[in-house]
Amino acid sequence: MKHNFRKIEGKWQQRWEEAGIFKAVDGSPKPKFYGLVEFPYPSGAGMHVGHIKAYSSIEVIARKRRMQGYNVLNPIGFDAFGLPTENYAIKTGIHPRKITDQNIAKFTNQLKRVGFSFDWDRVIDTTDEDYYKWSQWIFLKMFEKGLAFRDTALVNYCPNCKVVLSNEDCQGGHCDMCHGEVVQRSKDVWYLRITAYADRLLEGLEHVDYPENVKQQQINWIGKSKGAFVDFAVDGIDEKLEIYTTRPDTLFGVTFMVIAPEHPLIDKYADRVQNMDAVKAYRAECAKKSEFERTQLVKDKTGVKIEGLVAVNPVNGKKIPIFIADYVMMGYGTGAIMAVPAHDQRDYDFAKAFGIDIIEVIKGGDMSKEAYTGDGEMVNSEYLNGYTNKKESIERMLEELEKRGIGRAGVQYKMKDWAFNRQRYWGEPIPIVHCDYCGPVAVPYEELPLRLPPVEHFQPGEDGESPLAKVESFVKCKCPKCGRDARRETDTMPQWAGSSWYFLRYTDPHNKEALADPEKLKYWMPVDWYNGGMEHVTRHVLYSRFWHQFLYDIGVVPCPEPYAKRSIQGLILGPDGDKMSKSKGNVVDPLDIVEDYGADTLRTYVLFMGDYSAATPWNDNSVKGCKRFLERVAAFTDMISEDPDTQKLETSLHRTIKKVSSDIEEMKFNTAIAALMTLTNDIYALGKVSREQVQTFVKLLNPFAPHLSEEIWEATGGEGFLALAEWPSYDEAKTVEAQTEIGVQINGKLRATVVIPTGAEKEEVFAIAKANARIASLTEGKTFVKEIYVPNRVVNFVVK
RNA sequence: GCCGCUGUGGCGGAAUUGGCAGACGCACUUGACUCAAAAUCAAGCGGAGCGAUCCGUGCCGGUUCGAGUCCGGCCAGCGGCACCA
Repeated sequence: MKHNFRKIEGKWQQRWEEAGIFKAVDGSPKPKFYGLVEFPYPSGAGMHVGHIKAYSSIEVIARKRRMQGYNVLNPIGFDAFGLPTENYAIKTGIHPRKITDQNIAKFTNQLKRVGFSFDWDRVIDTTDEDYYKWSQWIFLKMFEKGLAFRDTALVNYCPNCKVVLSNEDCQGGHCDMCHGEVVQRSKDVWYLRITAYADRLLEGLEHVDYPENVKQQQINWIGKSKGAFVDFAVDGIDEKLEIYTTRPDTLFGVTFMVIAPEHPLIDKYADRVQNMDAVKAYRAECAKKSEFERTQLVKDKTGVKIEGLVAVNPVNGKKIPIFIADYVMMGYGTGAIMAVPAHDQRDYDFAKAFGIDIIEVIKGGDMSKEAYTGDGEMVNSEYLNGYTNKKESIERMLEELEKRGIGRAGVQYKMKDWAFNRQRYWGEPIPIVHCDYCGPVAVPYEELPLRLPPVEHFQPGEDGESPLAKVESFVKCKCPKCGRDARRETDTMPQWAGSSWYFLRYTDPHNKEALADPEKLKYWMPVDWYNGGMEHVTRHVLYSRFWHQFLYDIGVVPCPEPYAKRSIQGLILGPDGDKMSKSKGNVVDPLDIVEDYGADTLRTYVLFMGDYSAATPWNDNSVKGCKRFLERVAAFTDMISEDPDTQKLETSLHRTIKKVSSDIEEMKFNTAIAALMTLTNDIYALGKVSREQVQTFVKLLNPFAPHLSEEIWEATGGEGFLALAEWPSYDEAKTVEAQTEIGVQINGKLRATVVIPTGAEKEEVFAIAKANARIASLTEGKTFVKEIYVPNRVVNFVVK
């Protein structure tokens, strides 16, 4: 048979669809397998080869599971709200709804042409009102529980996109969408209280199968630290200045305090501050600095001493100055710190710049050079003197603070609450009404979905206002609580809202009464295996775990964690080894590969190209190599023979079954395909193969190259769809040859190879090895000090 | 600075987890087929040497009968976080 991919691929795709063989069955008595991939954002550019690689892993596992008798849910959908579509709408004047529909149609066609075994009856679109109704519903549930709240605070704002961003959306101080610089702005915004789930998010990681680096990255992002809150009195006024520290044991080394420029203390006691002009000037300067400038000047500490306010060290009564400085952030801890220049490099740098005392309380460093952050004996610290164990000295100090009522143990997180509103059109409307009398009021559940109104212009306002603010018919409404005139919230939800629960909707995508039927959730959840990208670890994966934990708490979902197992795919780089980008012109279009080489070749290549989790450059020649492999397989049909000689292939065949089966489970797709290639080479070396052997071969190949393998299955008289045939099993006894070639070493150096009966006794193996002419001559006249045998691998003679 | 990862032929990558380094593929060389080329099939392919042999997994050291794999110390690169108190 020739591999005529153009003729067979469309044919099989049509047959699979007509027979509906990839439909998941709710409540089937078979064991269930829920495999999930990150649903795409349907951009105008169409699919990227990266999508193909990302989806191919779960695709292969899902196809294998089906053949192993599982009831498989392998869904796909579209995460379609978002800025690129809206920006395109602004540019062209075409409505985002229309653009989205076109892009979804394009993606659907592309995905189908690759032959993915998705259940197309369960497709979801986050911009569909029947879907976002439930995104809004979840928001209202959070509002009800106090987890969605409004607050005025400093927020990240992208002047270019004219939008407020969450911390996760501007990591490194750059807007995730336009890569422009983000500024801090005081604004009234909606937050989701993800910090209330910080400990749960940490704890949950202990019960899921995620790669270690993924767990680590989430742990770091959450950034839990244990320490203490300590109250410092301010001399002459009835005010406590509370600080957070991880080293309360260094309290005797405090020589000054620093508060953030935005700290409320200053305004509250403005009348006492003698140098208000200087303080105000410094604040203005800080407000102007970008994130970039603030981090660039790490070494050059700046600040202003507040004249007129003096703090008192609660452990020794010493009076210490208070500064404002921008190295202290309002957003972490209490926005105020106790400064211990002897043992904190930032405090040290500041003390040096301002000529402040440095008091050593832990021995071991050189105070003339730098702060000492290591361990050592406590000194100058009264009751702590002599302690050498950090943990003990901290415990001792905490005891003292608590006894005197001036401090307490506490924890802090780097993670902040999730800034949840965007001043944009193409997102889920936030179902809240603002009433002058009642405050923010929930839209009644029966009024959901709160639909996006049609608008003429999608431009956000210059003042950072949502385009919806101009739609009077939308804005004007009655307060659901008191009935008076009120205004609707005009901001929409961020990109990440729809993806925070979509895996639940797949279990019951058309439900009108609930986000999903509890029985179906119980049957399918949790997701057994979720593959995606590293870039979502501290955004989507964290957010969706948070939503899921919340839904678990209110009894909507049956399990505390959404994903039992998470895996990560590595990037596909351009042929030049750089990240693919339009500007570099090194982008590979998957549809070009489908047209020139076929979907099976594309699928095989993206998994064969290298270690699945590593970044690997694209190579056109290697694509051809995969095509050549499939052509060689197609020709098996012309090599079929009843000759008993074909039994010589059995060992190789059983080894291949074993290797392919286990490699797929470990996501070692490259070596699984390599094993199929090795078997192919063995078949060519023999020049013939039995019909049964070919059929076993195509079963193993089916997850990777489903079209060709179905074609061969049919041509060799296979019954029904190969996609539903039984996954082959192997006979361990048949995976070993009667004889094995092993290495013989002398003093650890390979000197010969000998053939032994597989599994032979140690003594017999030594005898065979010593009988080898070369070994005999090299050991002649020497004494054997030690003889080592690793069964069926290697012999090592230590001789003198 | 902190956290995590990686380093193996001309290239992508293997190595049963401490046991014959370089599976498989690409590129390249040669042969068969062909008037010829392509395709295909077959053979070769880490480096040095005619050779027996010697050298080789980023570098230096260690443990071991035996190290790509384990330990200590460097170097280089990638990803993430970062004035987080």
